[in-house]
Amino acid sequence: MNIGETARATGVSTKMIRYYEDTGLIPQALRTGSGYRVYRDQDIHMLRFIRRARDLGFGVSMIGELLGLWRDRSRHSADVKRLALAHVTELKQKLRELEDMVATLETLAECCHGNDRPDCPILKELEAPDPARIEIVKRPGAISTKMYPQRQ
Amino acid sequence: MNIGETARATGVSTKMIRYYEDTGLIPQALRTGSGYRVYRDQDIHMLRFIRRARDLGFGVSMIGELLGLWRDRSRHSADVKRLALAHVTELKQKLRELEDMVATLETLAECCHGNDRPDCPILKELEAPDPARIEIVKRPGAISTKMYPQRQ
DNA sequence: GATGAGGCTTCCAGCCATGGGAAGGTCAAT
DNA sequence: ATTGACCTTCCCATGGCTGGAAGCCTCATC
Repeated sequence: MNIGETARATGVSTKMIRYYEDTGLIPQALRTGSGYRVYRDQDIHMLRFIRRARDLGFGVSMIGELLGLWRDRSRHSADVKRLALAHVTELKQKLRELEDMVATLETLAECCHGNDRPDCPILKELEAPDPARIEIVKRPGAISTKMYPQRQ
Repeated sequence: MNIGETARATGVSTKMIRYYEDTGLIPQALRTGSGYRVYRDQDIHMLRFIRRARDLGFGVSMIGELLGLWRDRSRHSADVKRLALAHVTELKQKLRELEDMVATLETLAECCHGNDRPDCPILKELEAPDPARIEIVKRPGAISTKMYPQRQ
């Protein structure tokens, strides 16, 4: 199988296959006499593994570790689990950040009339020196529920 | 105010201030006779605006648009709102992807004994040609609740 | 056997937002 | 005058790709 077929079979682009080889994530491919890369079933298998791992958001270095464990017949499943859960922790961190952004933006957007007048709480918030005000609003029953006092 | 003070006052690093200037997000700074960049209140204001926008996950190009609207006294708040909500849509898309990853990984990790034996559902999933199986498990009451049949 | 299409090869460069560092000029205080 | 903290420009690196250019290889068709 040449690199193009392999890309189609695994969902990993030819560019990425070569990149993974360059960076040492995967071993150097066999070559034909004329220099074309050749892939066999086990290579396809490995590339699909990598693709799956990437779909789950693993970074290249963690994928390297996963591949190592995958190949290691005497691995401890605890090591795999530890890696996976470490990754979950990272993902949840990002998740929390995104959720905060969405919450803030939706709150602001709700307060914005969205008409042809220029006054806009979103811009007001962005230009505010102290971004903490919005935090107060997010907790129900907190000190103030008025994000933007009338004066503007 | 020189660039270092400005960085401290705005939370935007000197590196980033220069970068924003290079890429045209902000206008070229004034200079002293010896070539030092000089910033005034309005510049500080603008950089803080940018920082806030970045904290909310806006990309540089959207920040450029936001800055344009911010400066435009005859803007329509509808335009700002549209931008913000477009960004929210992007964020929610990412959010969904991350949530799916976390759900999949947590399901797999729960199924993993995490001991000193090599068999591990996480690796099994990664090497599976068809990643759809896990989806079935996520819906309660679906066809099968057994992610990994005993044969391994 | 020639030709053309479409593969393959390497190399180089860019994306986004940022950090690091080198080499050299400037400023303020001692 | 010296010191140390700043500033300047420049280049390089990150991750995880994508794109392009220039040139070689393969194969079907004529």
